Amino acid sequence: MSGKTTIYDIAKKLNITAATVSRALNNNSKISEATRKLVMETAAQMNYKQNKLALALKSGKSNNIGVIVPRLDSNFFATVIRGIEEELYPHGFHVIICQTRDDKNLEIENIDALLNAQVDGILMSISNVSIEQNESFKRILKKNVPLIFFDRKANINGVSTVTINDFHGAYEATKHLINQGCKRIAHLSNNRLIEIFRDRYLGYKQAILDSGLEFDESIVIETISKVEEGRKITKILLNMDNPPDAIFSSSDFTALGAIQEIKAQGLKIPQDICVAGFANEPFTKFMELSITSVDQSPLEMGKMTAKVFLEQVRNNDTIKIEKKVILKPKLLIRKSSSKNSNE
Amino acid sequence: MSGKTTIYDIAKKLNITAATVSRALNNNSKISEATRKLVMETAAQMNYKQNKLALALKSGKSNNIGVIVPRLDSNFFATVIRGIEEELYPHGFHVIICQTRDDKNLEIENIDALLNAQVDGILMSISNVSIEQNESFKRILKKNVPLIFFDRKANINGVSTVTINDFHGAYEATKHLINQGCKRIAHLSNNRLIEIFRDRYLGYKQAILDSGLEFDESIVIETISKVEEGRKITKILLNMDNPPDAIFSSSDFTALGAIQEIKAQGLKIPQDICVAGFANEPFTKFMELSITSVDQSPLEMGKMTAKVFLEQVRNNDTIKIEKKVILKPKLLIRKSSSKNSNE
DNA sequence: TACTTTCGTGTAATCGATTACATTTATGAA
DNA sequence: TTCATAAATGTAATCGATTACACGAAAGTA
Repeated sequence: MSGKTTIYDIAKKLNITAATVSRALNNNSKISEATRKLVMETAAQMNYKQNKLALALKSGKSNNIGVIVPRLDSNFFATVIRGIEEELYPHGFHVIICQTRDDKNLEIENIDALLNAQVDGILMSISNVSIEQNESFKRILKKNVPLIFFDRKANINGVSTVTINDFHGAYEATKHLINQGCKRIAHLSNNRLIEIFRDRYLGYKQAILDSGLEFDESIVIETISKVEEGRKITKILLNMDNPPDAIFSSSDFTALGAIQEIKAQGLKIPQDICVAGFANEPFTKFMELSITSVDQSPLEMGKMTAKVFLEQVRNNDTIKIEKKVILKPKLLIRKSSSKNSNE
Repeated sequence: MSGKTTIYDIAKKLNITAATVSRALNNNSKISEATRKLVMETAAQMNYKQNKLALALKSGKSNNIGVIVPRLDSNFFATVIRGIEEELYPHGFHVIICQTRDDKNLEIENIDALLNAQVDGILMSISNVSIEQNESFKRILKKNVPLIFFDRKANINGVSTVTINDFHGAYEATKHLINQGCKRIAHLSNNRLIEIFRDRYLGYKQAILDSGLEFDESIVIETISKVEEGRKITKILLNMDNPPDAIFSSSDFTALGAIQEIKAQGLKIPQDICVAGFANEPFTKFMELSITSVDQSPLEMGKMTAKVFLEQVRNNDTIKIEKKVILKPKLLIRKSSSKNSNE
């Protein structure tokens, strides 16, 4: 009784069949205007609400889409998801969130769980790349469930992706440091098996080579995205015989750590050393010594990912679309690397 | 064919009925060990995956729970949701995310959509309080769907809540400013129809009264949580005949705006004016002039909210639980208000 | 008048699982 | 041997909606 009206209840009340009720509610094929109106009114009066589960089972469409990310409490992913949700909501889709916590097994588990829940699509940013993952991805595709990667992608045939041009972003940032007069630019990298970090590294390298500067692999250091790590590595760099005069970091957090260490050693930013990060985390703008960074347009990335998905479902059976959207990153020059200007 | 094995497929292959297959897969009542094993093996071999939708329709439990927040891209809400997801995941629940963007109608729409999707519970932080909302809440309860508020709650009979003691947090922060020697403390407030902001205001007020200082309503100003607003209001405060010597803000963002304006006017923090915020946004710690703030333990809040929900579903039909969990806020004293110490 | 359309509605299958009840078969007791 | 009991499986309803097909009545045509 408690708030559960079905089409059968309406049918019984009006002495007609559930089929007729269903047709009336859906403005479907041929139904007499009289009964249509009657059913509509009775439904409203009885506070009828369509049971989406029943619909989902029948139609095979749950109207849920799964989003898998390494973690939620990062400004970047949270904002991407916001974009996805805002774009998908008007189309009646709900977003189911899963976190992998960078755990390979959890990633596989999540994919299976989402498939069992009959999601209509999976949008994800991968955590790791491995053979087992590829199995999971294939399972998704075999079920004909649209799969779209954003930001951290794997290269799989037939899968659409939405990314930013990490190479370009890193190239621009490094070029900017060179334009400031920096000659020996260190790079704080991250796991380069992940494409975004490899691309940032390559962009950095290319900018240095294009400018005729010496490329020195010994001042490229792979680490993880933590403030403390940035400090630790920077300490090592500053103690070198030939220390760098700039640091380009693939993460804002390590960039912040670098800044802390540089200051702790009594050096001046940007006069002695310039620093640039990547991701445009909110704090980079808020710092008194604001940090130069590369914006990844997370909101736009989320919306675009959702749009690519919508396009895919719209043509699901007829056309096979593989779309590679590459957003343009935006270099935000701030105090941490502005030797000349005032801002 | 594409990856869709049902229990009927298994049954046909083994020349038994779907009922037997179901029983075997569920280790249910009496089933011969032989068939159980046979079914299990065949299921694995045919790559059978249970269709959760069918199960959900039959059982009335979707194993999805809805989470409604004003927005996702705030560190606080993102972290709460992370906590909820991590706690619920091991129990087989999935989290469906909805944003209200502080829009009253969207909030109602979201509730209805979640109910139609047959979620097993709704965890939410309200955006506004109004009569229509109350109607929605009643609909949830009438359907016997567990409803739990976190952080921003409404006072509704029979609904469990998880909040922090905002009064206490504000009281402590204000007390701390007084202990630093501040005599005239302004308060940047926010919409006090929302309980958390009212409580912060009341805690602030009580601390001042308890200390025998003069309480002056004219330096309590209601605004919204934006950096620019904080700047604007602070400008007004500093131009008063009798400007404040401290600012306690109910938001870290307005606190940051205050700091920017104070510095712009050539005043020193904390020597001339002390500042404290609320929420412990990541940037408050990262600033060179780190900002004193009140931590709300968002991760714990999320986990606790999930736990209260789990407890509720576990006893759903037998007991009616109304639980009010109040977490203790933690004052983090940083440079923006430390006249004496070094940290 | 007789026959074909058209319109509106009813019948029943379907989506994939669970489960109360019925039925068959095996087992043990007397 | 015979019957009661237990064990294993089958039958069919159910969750709530959609929809192909069937059917009767009304309307149109010759």
